[in-house]
Amino acid sequence: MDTLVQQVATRLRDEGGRMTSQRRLILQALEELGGHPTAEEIFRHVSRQSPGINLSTVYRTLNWLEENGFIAPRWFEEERRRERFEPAVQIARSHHPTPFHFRCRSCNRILEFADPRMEEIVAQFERRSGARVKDVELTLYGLCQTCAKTESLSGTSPHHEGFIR
Amino acid sequence: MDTLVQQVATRLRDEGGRMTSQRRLILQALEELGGHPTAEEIFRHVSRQSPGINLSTVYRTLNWLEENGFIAPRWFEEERRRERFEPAVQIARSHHPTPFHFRCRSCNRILEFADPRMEEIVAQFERRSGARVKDVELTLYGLCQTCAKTESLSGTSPHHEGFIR
DNA sequence: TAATTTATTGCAAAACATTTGCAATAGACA
DNA sequence: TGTCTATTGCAAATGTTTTGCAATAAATTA
Repeated sequence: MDTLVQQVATRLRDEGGRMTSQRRLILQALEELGGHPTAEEIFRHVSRQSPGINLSTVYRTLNWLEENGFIAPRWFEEERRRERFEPAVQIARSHHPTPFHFRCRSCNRILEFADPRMEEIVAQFERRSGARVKDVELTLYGLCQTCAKTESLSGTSPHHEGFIR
Repeated sequence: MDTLVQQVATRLRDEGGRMTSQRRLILQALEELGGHPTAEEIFRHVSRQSPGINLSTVYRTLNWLEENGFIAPRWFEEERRRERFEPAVQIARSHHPTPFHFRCRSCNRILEFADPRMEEIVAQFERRSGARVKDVELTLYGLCQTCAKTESLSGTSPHHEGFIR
């Protein structure tokens, strides 16, 4: 299995694009960060190694990756910025193209999961409505195990190492 | 069953708020427009009757309604603006607090539906993860019946009266 | 290997939806 | 009818993402 950088390099070559040092750094950041980073987080990560890089370059690269199916974006609830993640990573783990998400309202941690029963729900909707479904987004919100415990015995803030972003 | 305006008036009175002419107009717009209007659409609708009204008043009212559970917001895919809808209307139709959505990628039409099997999926996720789920957002994307037909025989644009916004 | 081509970058400014500070206005209640 | 203060309109700010443009640097060619 290829690394993200290699896969992207191949695709770029195919369509006359160019693999630049900035793109390489952004792709590495994507792999190193994992999870669901925002453009800003990727920018900060990359800036540590190469302070000259520009935010708009990050956005342009992220958009290109999105258009080419290497990453997928998601907006969670009230958040105004979109988070990107690698659907490709998920294909290996489940048979669903994009994973379902759970987001903890307290610590913002994101859990991914799959459930084959979703397919029946979609199939029935298609039969009844006559529509053709291409993509499914399922997001659950609530409290993760740790935050649920913490919350039940004390205040409201998360006491475990979580990312509040 | 009360009209939206009446319900909101009651709640306002309870907490020392005031029913203003602007709020009344926005609530009527919500009822007249139905569906999933954006703040901008509500603003345009209200402006026709009362050109003096301000966009920020619309936003403030919408936020208050949201905080008080009279409407719910949703972001669809790449859209940067949020659409608001009345979950209250849906409670009557299904036993789920917020309806599931299907959005046509061609004409942007939104279909709402419910499926009791979702509960099992959520319950299993809770059991396996230890998390406590408070809300569920399910959105399907694809082509509605009309657009699917149109698309299969000709080009790409929707030929039925849809809202492209 | 150097020259050429043009995709990509950095920068600054714009776009876009939404929020906010503040003085003026107008509901609700005494 | 007067008083109190929640709500408004306005203008400016916000935060995220996009864009125009001249400069830069990958990739290709000679």
